[in-house]
Amino acid sequence: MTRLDFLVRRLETADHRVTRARLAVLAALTEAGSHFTADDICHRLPRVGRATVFRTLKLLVDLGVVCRVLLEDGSLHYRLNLLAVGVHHHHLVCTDCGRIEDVAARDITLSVDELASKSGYEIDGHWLELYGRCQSCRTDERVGATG
Amino acid sequence: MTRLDFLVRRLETADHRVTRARLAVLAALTEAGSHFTADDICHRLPRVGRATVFRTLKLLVDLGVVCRVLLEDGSLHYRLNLLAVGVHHHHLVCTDCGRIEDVAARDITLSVDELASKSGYEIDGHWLELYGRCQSCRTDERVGATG
DNA sequence: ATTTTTGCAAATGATTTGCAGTCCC
DNA sequence: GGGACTGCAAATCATTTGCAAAAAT
Repeated sequence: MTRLDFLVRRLETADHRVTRARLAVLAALTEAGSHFTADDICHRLPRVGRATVFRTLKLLVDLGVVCRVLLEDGSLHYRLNLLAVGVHHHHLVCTDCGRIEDVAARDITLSVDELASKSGYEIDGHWLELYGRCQSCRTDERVGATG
Repeated sequence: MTRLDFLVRRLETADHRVTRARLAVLAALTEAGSHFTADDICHRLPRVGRATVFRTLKLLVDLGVVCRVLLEDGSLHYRLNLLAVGVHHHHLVCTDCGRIEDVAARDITLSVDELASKSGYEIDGHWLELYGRCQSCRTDERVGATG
């Protein structure tokens, strides 16, 4: 099953229509790389209305197959999430090359739980984005160092 | 030294002018409660230009005496940060009463470090907001429960 | 046939910018 | 006095909405 098939099925099982415009958006998402903005998709699909792109993205986020990624500059990107649909996780964003990796939420859960018990809060949500430089960017710098 | 004095000094030591408009904004910030939007400040200061409020807030964020807080609904709020100027920290946001508390970044650093070593990333930043219900809201619910 | 979806264009809301005039140091 | 700062109004940017037409079941 291709990634496109997967997305189509997700729409179908949730009783949404798989229209021409939506299909175009879905296809664009699978071809757009690791992450993209709504605007990226609009540019790839000049014949699909802007509002439709936003509406479809929101639909897919609600269905758990697309997630939002907040970049360090505050801009909002999107990312396909087909492996762990709807599963809560975070992102490792390389500030150098832009690569993004998923991180299971469980990995930070322990300390969040600690915080909760200390503070008396009942934590039921959080937004975490991590920014840094990925292994290969760090290696590249070492190899290509000029000073 | 009052909080207002503190803010004024911070501007002065950073070689920024303490103008009438800025002073008004600073005073409004100290009177605005635990957190506020740019719009809140504009409403409090109808005689100060909107742009000036935004410019001043940005200036104060850069100086580390004001920090941004992203609420769960995506709206951006601001918060005075006079105790630990420029020190990296996070926020515990009560989704019930809106109370906000600061959390030292150190408290989640351990697991972030772990992530870094696993992933090969060199983490140099992150954005974390925690949402939940504070102790007193939880207590209130228990006490005032009707069903 | 009926309901959902679309595309357009206008509306929104938050923030930014250009610029002539004003205000600090 | 001269650069820093302000206020206004217009511009921008991302996203949303109203609505009549189009398309899907």
